[in-house]
Amino acid sequence: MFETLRNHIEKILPLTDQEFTFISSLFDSKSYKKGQFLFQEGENLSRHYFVCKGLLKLIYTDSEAREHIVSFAMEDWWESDFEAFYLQQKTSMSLICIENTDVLYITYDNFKHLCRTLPKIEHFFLEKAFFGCIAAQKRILSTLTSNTKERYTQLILRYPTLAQRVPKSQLAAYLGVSRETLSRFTL
Amino acid sequence: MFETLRNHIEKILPLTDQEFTFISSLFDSKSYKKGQFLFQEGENLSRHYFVCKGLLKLIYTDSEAREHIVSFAMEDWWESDFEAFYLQQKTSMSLICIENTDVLYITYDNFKHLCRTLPKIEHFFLEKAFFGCIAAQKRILSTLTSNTKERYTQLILRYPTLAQRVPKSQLAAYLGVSRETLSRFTL
DNA sequence: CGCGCGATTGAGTAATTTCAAATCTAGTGG
DNA sequence: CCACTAGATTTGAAATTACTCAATCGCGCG
Repeated sequence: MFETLRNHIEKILPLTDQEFTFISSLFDSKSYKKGQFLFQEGENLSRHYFVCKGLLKLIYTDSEAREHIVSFAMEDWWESDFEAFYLQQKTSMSLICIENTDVLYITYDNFKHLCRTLPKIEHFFLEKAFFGCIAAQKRILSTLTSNTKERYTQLILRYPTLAQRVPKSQLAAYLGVSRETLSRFTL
Repeated sequence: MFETLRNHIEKILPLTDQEFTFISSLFDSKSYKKGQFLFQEGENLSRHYFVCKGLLKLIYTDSEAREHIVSFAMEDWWESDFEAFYLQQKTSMSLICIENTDVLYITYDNFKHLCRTLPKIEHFFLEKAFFGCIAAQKRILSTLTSNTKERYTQLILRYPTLAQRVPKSQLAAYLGVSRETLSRFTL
């Protein structure tokens, strides 16, 4: 698992063995089974997760107990409740396994420690955050410019493997429409 | 204008005079009048803008010539077509003045030069990018959980000054609904 | 076989869009 | 002070889209 993380970081930022040993010491690994929670709404222990293997969903449950999917996270993706993590607040969302999943995670304190001790790692996280902003800008744009059917086909084209690994009802919860509506489309 | 930028950066990252002089040398300032374009769809000269004074909108124009507002940018906000800037592509959006506006901007080359020469500035940009991700996560969440009227009132509550400076039809283009629909709501 | 989960289908209802027309408002020139 | 204009907003009515609720279908698995 740590080798996966190293490969991932070194695509952007070369590391010495010593540097990577230090980074590794600040992450923990954990495996979860399908259906398990990595964290749950209202908890305080916010962490930043790196998905080595498997599939997660980040969900928000509204007052009528409806589940909205803020994002999925597959292999090599980072995921967390950004606000709760970075501002050290209680989480308003939950992170749940769609498949059996192996993750590495870093706590906020360790993250800060890492950035102070090895400042160049901020270059790596900056690049990740930038791409996060790009992806978000695109997703917002697609909700503005496209109708539901177009967004559905775009999603399948963009992430064909995701569409195979996730039930359609979950794709509906991600797109913000009812599963019945999605079911009525003929691609 | 440069003093505004310095205050803004130093809220997160203290700077020596020498460091700030260097930063300043990589930014240019420019003033635009209401209605002018800072950049236009299809251009290549992507820059990252810092708004000192005024108000901008980042728009995408679809195939039917409808204008969608991806985001507004007020005083102390950073704005750009992130994808075009960071990946050095042609812009797919346009940045336009809603009011007379003073900006500072940095080119991609200068941005890279800045990060290489003064790596600690990446800490500043990382924090900005993180907050950008948080804001995007929240906006996506609001489209998933709330109906149009709720999102409209949330927008006004969150940015009361914006709602006064921008015509309602533009708020509609930001929320992704028609101006007629917005007009039918009684707050 | 029968259960459980997911997907589909039908019918009625609600929200939003579209198009067209009317109204409002601030600024300008006579 | 008034008429005029451009931009913004509002209103009405029909058409479209999506939602909700309920029933049904399909399939893999013990």
